[in-house]
Amino acid sequence: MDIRTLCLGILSLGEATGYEINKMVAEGSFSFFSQASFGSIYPALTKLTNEGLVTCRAESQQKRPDKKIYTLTKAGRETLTQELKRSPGPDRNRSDFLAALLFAEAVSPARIQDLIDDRIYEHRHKITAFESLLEEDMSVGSRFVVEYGLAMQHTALEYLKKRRRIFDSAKPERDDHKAEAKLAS
Amino acid sequence: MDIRTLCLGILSLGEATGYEINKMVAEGSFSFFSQASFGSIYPALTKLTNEGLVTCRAESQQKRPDKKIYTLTKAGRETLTQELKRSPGPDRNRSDFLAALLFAEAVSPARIQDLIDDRIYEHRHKITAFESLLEEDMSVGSRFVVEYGLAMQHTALEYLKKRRRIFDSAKPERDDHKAEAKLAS
DNA sequence: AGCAGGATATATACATATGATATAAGGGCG
DNA sequence: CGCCCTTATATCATATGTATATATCCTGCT
Repeated sequence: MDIRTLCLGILSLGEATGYEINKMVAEGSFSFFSQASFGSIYPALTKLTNEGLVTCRAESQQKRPDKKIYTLTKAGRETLTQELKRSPGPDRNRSDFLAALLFAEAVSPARIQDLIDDRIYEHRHKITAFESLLEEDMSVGSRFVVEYGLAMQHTALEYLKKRRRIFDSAKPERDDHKAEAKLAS
Repeated sequence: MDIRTLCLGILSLGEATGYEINKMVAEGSFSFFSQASFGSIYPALTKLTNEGLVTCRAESQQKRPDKKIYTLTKAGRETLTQELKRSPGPDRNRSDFLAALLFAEAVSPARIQDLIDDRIYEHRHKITAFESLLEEDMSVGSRFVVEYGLAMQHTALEYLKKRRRIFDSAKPERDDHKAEAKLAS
């Protein structure tokens, strides 16, 4: 799914500005399975406007750039429906963390364990964020997606907690009591 | 991590051709956490060669394009080490499937359930592939990564199996006994 | 026997996406 | 009072993905 379709989809849930779309994708419930930034969202919205798939209504604000509120048109909704009829492409996951572990034969176990511990911290953080998202009202679809993301985060967290000492065999008596205390859930 | 660094990393595990690198990324144990294609790999290798981070040795074959076997240089290994010292960027997951579920208020529950069932099938397939990878000899890092991927696949599979009827509330008596029989693990 | 499709192998053009930067003003905090 | 974060838009250079081109061999199907 390209960014244009992503924008159509988000606008199908209600009108929004480019700024708001960016926030949804960067932080909201969309953040688990998509990513995009200003550099792709703004050009996409401009293009969609030119093609008549969305309309743009400017709302002037004092001393700020005008808010440009985008609304899906009927043609846009049809395009989105067509797009959703095609079977979705495969998931694509990119993880510099996992890549680093694979290439890191030369890296010290201590450094690897730090990386893993950072990761554990981040997963905890994300789980908290996702759980607070769930408290809001949401559609069946949104709830399904957020709980899916939550399940994945939990699995990653548990895996890392269980296996964090795995690279340590060369130096079994490492001093990381502090780290372990911090990690005790 | 950009494609250049990814190539350096793969070459740090042993020399390879562009074609082989592509296969590793598209199908091998790298496929879980990275993706790249000819269009990015070949230019990256050319650039790395010009910069002296890899060397290229051509091996002529009868009636086929020469094999270009790339080897990491000392400078390349140092660049990789430097790169791995930086803390890895956040994971990025993109899923057209989950996006479709979010935008699919208008799509029929039957269609959604088909999508989910396809997904279940694919996860099963991937789990089998990952499990056969594990039978081979591999480094601690590789095993860690593949088992991580396996855990994630299992979670996704179980989640989808458990919740596949969730969109069905509007039409509780759907005839999908066949599908359910097929899904019985 | 013949032929289609997939594997081997490299390469590039074009469209799209990312990341950094620019502009401009308000509010919170030490 | 200055510093950084938030609101709000936008563009540019570079990186990446998609599709295509070229050429040959092998496997399976009819």
